[in-house]
Amino acid sequence: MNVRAYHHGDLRAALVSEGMALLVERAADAVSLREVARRAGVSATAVYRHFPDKEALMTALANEGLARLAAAQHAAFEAKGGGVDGFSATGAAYVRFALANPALFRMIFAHHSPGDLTAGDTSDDAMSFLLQNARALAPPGTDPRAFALQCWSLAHGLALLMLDGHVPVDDAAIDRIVDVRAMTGGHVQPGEGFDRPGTCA
Amino acid sequence: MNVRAYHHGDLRAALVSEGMALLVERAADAVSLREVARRAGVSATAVYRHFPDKEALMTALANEGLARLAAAQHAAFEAKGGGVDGFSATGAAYVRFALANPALFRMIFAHHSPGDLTAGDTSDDAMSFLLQNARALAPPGTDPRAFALQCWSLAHGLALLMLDGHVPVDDAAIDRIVDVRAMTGGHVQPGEGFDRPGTCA
DNA sequence: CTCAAATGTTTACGGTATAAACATAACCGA
DNA sequence: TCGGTTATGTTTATACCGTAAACATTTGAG
Repeated sequence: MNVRAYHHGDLRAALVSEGMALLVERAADAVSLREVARRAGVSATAVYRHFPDKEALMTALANEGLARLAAAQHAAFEAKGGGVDGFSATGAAYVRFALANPALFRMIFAHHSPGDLTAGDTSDDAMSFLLQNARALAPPGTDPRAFALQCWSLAHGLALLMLDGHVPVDDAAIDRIVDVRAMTGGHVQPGEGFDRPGTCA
Repeated sequence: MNVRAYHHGDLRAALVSEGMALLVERAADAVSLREVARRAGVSATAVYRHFPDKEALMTALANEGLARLAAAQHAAFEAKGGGVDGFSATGAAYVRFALANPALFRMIFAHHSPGDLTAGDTSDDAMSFLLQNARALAPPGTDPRAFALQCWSLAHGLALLMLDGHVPVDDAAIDRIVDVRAMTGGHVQPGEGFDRPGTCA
């Protein structure tokens, strides 16, 4: 499937690029097919040669956004050297990514992704990364899948509450609220740093 | 401001009613002003005699929805006789309301509400109810506002992840994930039931 | 009874998604 | 090199949408 070099060069990539740029300025529902096409210097209906409908273009944007989100989380994890602190950092990075890319973040989750928590950890996406961490850090006797879902829900909820203006955006609060220790009552798996009370207080 | 008895009778109420009905069938962005007007048996522009624009009608729908959500939470709280179990039930009711009214739930939070966690507990809305419970149930030494925000984020995040299809909808899982004890490490305020390990596992 | 205000309708405009027909440019086999 | 098939982009058209403006009607107040 050679996408290079036809009339435009690579219109598909250009449309995704312009779409991403528009999502920085506008909310997703204020981004129109026609405007994306206009920015790419192409007629409105040219988009339909690469995407069956608007939804498909939005899905492409969502996929690109998901990749960036995952990258931000991995970077945050590595910056802390992994472990409990690294895992907490992935949660904070999740929220900060949402605040830095509101329209894109909403777009990502408004479009159904393939993976869910029931799937195995074979997929190489953010889901398996989450489950992997949950398995390592869940308090003894706790179902790692339930723990993972709690962590995800906590970060996801905080991100959206701040994004929608229901909770004041406070950078320090992000780290405080999204703290794994706050969900384990101060317990962490042995070998993953020392045991201390959750910093949430 | 006498709204009764003119040409239509009470068009404003009828528009809200038809709008709510449409939100049961369609997503919010698929509900058009014109369709609401059509259902109310009125011309498209008649809506503008009661709402300055579409956004205003949507806000009215959101307010109605917020009242219903709060009612559902209070009912769940009372059904459990209050306390920790009652508070956990409000979280579960929050998620179940979202799943039962997807479009309405999204609408509620897509429109800015007046209150946030920094405000005092003087307002008589769901926010003060949450803070009140958080104050009573937060683990010793924990900031009740931070605890409240964690609880809210957890429920909100779970609701949206299930709503968006990223997490399988599992009724039993709702109670398991949204469990206050899971966030306190098994500690509850004295006098609020016996101390036992969180049921999340 | 009259008149102004409240309410609803008609008409109009620019925007949207997208289907259909058409035009062109690139590649591919002969 | 040539000719046609296919991929790509454009033009045109349709049916919606939100909403502004002008007009019509109904209502209640004086």
